[in-house]
Amino acid sequence: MPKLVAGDIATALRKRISSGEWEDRIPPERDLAGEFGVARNTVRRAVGLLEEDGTLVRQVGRGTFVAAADPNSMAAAFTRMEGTSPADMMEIRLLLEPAAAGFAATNASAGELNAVRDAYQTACEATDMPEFEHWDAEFHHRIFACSRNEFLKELHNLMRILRNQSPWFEMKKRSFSEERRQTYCVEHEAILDRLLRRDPEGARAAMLAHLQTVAKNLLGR
Amino acid sequence: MPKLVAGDIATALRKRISSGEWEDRIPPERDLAGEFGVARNTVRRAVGLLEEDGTLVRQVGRGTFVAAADPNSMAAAFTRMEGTSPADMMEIRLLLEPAAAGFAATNASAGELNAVRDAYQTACEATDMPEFEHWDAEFHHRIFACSRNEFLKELHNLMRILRNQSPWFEMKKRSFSEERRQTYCVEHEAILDRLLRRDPEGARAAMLAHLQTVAKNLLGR
DNA sequence: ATAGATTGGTTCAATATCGGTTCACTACAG
DNA sequence: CTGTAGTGAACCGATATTGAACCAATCTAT
Repeated sequence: MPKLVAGDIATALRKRISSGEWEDRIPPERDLAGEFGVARNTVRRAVGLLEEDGTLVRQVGRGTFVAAADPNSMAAAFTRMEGTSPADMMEIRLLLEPAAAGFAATNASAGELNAVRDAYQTACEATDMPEFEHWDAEFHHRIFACSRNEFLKELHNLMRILRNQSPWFEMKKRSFSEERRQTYCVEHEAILDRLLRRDPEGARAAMLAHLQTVAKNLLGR
Repeated sequence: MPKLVAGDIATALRKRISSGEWEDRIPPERDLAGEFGVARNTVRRAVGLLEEDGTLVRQVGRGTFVAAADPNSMAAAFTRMEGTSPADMMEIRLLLEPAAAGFAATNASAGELNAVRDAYQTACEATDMPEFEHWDAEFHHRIFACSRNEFLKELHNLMRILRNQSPWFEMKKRSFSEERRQTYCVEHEAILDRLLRRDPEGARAAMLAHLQTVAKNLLGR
């Protein structure tokens, strides 16, 4: 009785998957066959269709899983992020950091702005590259800290962790020079100035300009 | 019997760890095995998972310990992100998603745009709320997928994972109605239209408008 | 200092469940 | 009659859990 059963079962499954009936693992094919009152081969066809369009993933000996399911594995997301390219991350920094500077200009407390200024000064006075690097990063991080958006702050933290991993290290070394350090100090000062004036639009623009310099130095364009 | 018990135990442990039940040392594997009514090997698998993502550290002859609260660790960053407020996340979505839409308008392949359109149509034709939710999320995700920025895509993934956690679930339920669903469809159509016209600025604006609607519904302003 | 207890590390065989494959058989549509 | 789709069954290989044994590192009490 060719009733196109496989297709019907596929759509039935699709519905029950998107309804969240199965968090990540769907029942074994043999069970589904019983439930739908159909041969296992037929269920296999249906599951095969959903596998082709990426809805399901099958694993021999384990079971069949809904593809989008990341029930627990934020860890997996992190692993994927480790492969982030400098260009991709720079693109995101260009989005987030100017916004953070804007938020900071309106939301920061006086004490927080002092902390930003301290980081700026310490970076300017730094004598070796690692020290400058540290206070440079700290300057940026403290701006995120006064954006008053915890999630934004954590995103910056995330990017910082990723950038502290191996492939980036070499790149930072190559792109560093005394001349650039001075440029960064001047640009940082401009950002700090706008923050202290509580000028969100100016802070945003100054941060954007600074990041464009960084991008040019880092990516060599 | 592939019951995939190890994963469940891992999440149970993760919960009890973040609840502060164990200050630094967790019970011996043999005890945990008894407590969970499971073989020690299975507990070892679970603990192994938590060790991989940096949550636990094992030491022969001493015991298993929760990793020192290193604020610069990925695991710690994720834990902090779990407390993200809807308002904070919405602020970031308003930054990232319009940008993603803009990138998508210029970078997407024809096939990718078809996938976006499919998600849009399926969402419109959805008959129940869970199905709509699923394809709505899929629509947004597929736009990120054609932004051609892997990091951006993963950030969206991250936000999706966070939003699938308990406090958000209730909120989504409350904010859903047939009228809003129709509004979303219209707005999605506008976004899709700009993408198909390869109009980055238009796509960005359409996405921004859509997210402002979502924000209003979600945060009730 | 030594002995014994505790703890994680490793290995193994047995068992059960799962998807992957094949095949002979049946039913229907063109 | 032929091609297509579903049936039912058997068997394969992969994976998970069990239960147990033994090792090696560490700690504790003597």
